[in-house]
Amino acid sequence: MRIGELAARTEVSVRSLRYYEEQGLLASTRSASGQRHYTEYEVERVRFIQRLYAAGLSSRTIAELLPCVDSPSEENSDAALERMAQERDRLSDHIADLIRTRDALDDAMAGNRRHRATLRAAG
Amino acid sequence: MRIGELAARTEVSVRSLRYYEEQGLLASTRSASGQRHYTEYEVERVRFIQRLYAAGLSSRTIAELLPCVDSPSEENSDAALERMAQERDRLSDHIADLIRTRDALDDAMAGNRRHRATLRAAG
DNA sequence: CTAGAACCTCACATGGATGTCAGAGGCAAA
DNA sequence: TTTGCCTCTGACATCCATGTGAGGTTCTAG
Repeated sequence: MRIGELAARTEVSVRSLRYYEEQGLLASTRSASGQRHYTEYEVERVRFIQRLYAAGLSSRTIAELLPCVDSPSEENSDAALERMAQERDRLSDHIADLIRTRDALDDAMAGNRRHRATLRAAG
Repeated sequence: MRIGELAARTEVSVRSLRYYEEQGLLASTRSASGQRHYTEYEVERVRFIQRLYAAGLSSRTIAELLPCVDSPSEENSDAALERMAQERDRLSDHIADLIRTRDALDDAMAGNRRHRATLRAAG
């Protein structure tokens, strides 16, 4: 498929897909005229890249991790694996933090609801 | 306390503290000479602001929500409360997404470890 | 009183992912 | 073959939290 279709199917802009390629995150084969072509495989790959971006990883970091994810068959250096473990832990900490933040929002909302109930009862 | 101490205690730069004030997120009293002064209360407030930033909220959104959090006593409009509920849900979705991403990283790491074990056994 | 640290405002810089535009070429349907 | 949409590269624009530096004032310790 061409880039427009991949963009439509992943809901990622054409601009971003080209950027991913530039950053070494996404590969494409080129037709004789230079147009990019992709397979089904790239649909999932783009979605995964998006997940990693959403997890706060930079292009640079993603580029370091993707080879590991792609092929456990390669000589993925200890360093790369350690890097992955490190990002994994960072992410886990971040999740815990977000859960606390969500709890704080829940508390605030509960406080407001209680107050409203009080107002209604009094008013 | 003055801005430097607040910065040290919250591990947020002086620059950012001034920015928060500019965005209406943080209040300060000014001494006669114009220096900002803060109380213990602001320490927690800054930490909370940081949590919200980390949760992906923009200054604008935080500014909309903070009054609600501050005082359930005010006439926090239905709109503001709805906004908070909406951000809360967005955050919750985001957390679920991050957990899936963490799982994916765990899978990748497990795959690598298995592969290594195989290599060791064979080599 | 003085030196040095901390503070003030203003303003420009930065980084990273993405938007947008221009100019040119590719491809498919009428 | 023409019309219209898709794609290409390249470059500049944008957003937003934060960094940074200049030029000046304030505070505090010696």
